Amino acid sequence: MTASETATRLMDAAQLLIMERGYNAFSYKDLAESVGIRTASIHYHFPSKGDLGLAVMGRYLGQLDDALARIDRTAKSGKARIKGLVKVFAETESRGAICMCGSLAASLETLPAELQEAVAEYLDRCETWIQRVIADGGREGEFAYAGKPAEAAAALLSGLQGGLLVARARTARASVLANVQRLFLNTLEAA
Amino acid sequence: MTASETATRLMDAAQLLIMERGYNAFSYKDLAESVGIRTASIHYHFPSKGDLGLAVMGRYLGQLDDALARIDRTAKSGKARIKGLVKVFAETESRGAICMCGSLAASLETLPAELQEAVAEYLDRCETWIQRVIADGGREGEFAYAGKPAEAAAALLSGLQGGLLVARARTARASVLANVQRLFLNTLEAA
DNA sequence: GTCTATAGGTGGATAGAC
DNA sequence: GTCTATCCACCTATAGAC
Repeated sequence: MTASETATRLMDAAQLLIMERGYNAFSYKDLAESVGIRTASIHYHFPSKGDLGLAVMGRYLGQLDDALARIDRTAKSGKARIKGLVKVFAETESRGAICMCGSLAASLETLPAELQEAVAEYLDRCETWIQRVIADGGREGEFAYAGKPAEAAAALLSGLQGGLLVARARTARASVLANVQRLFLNTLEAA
Repeated sequence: MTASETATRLMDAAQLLIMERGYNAFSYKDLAESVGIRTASIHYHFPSKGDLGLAVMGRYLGQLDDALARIDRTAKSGKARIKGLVKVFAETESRGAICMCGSLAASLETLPAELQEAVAEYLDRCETWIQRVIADGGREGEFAYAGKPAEAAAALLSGLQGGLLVARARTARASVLANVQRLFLNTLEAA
């Protein structure tokens, strides 16, 4: 069930709008103007806004899996893997956007139940991956961190999500994620 | 210019709704039902939704100043001060809400310019305070942290904002901010 | 697959009586 | 200060022609 050309362009536009404005601040009218069709035509591809949101999140989840798998393949150390993950988020930071998942999480209570679950799934998958990288790095002696990998993973995930939020809103223009990364690796490596 | 009883209740309701659902997901109708008046009456107190948002953020900013001043008075070490700040956010976490500022930051581009500036002001004020605490702690030998206080401050602020976001959305129910705090203090104290 | 037309609801906001 | 009544723009969604 590969998505059609139009469906893909609709998902692209929706994802961008969610990352820039939020789920409750974009409409079928916005999508229609962006893609160049009428609002009624969108319902052919995605019957309801919830369906569209779910499809976009599903794709976003797949993109995360791909990115993490690629990092696992190419990065040879725990440190390099953490840096690889930060880089994924830093790309979003440089575009002045926030993680789609963070955006949705901010309006969590207004979302359809299935979409809420997809948001939780994304965060869990992300956190679990970080946890594994830290645990592996600890076993192999790369990291000196003495605490529980699960705790550090939750803290890094928070730093990444919040970092995007803060970077866009505050007046200082330097990268926030660079600081998050520095502090985090500092912690893992210190005795 | 003390706010009237009704104006205060309207701001209370608006703040709660923003922290739970987001700026674009609450309406004058919601407020009217919560406070027990008609939607038209709200416009007497706050001509536009932007005016209301600005008033609520102004109050929120004052609450931050009060909280930070209180921590400065009562907490006697840098570590205690950081813990005091985390506690302020942890209160929000325990209510299953997120920082109003983080909520607004997620929909930043949809807000009136003045409201965007207020959000930035809140984050800046918060970050500056953390920075000062770290710098003081470094001078007095309490913290061994060798990096720039500004960088660490940005990272902690990110962790706090993101921690609230993550705590509400992910499946695991333990406190996320507790992990953020542990990792951060760990970093400051390690050599 | 996309269109026109339209329904039915909700959004923030205003005028004017009380 | 709060009300009723109303405006108009916008929202998601559907029906049915092409």
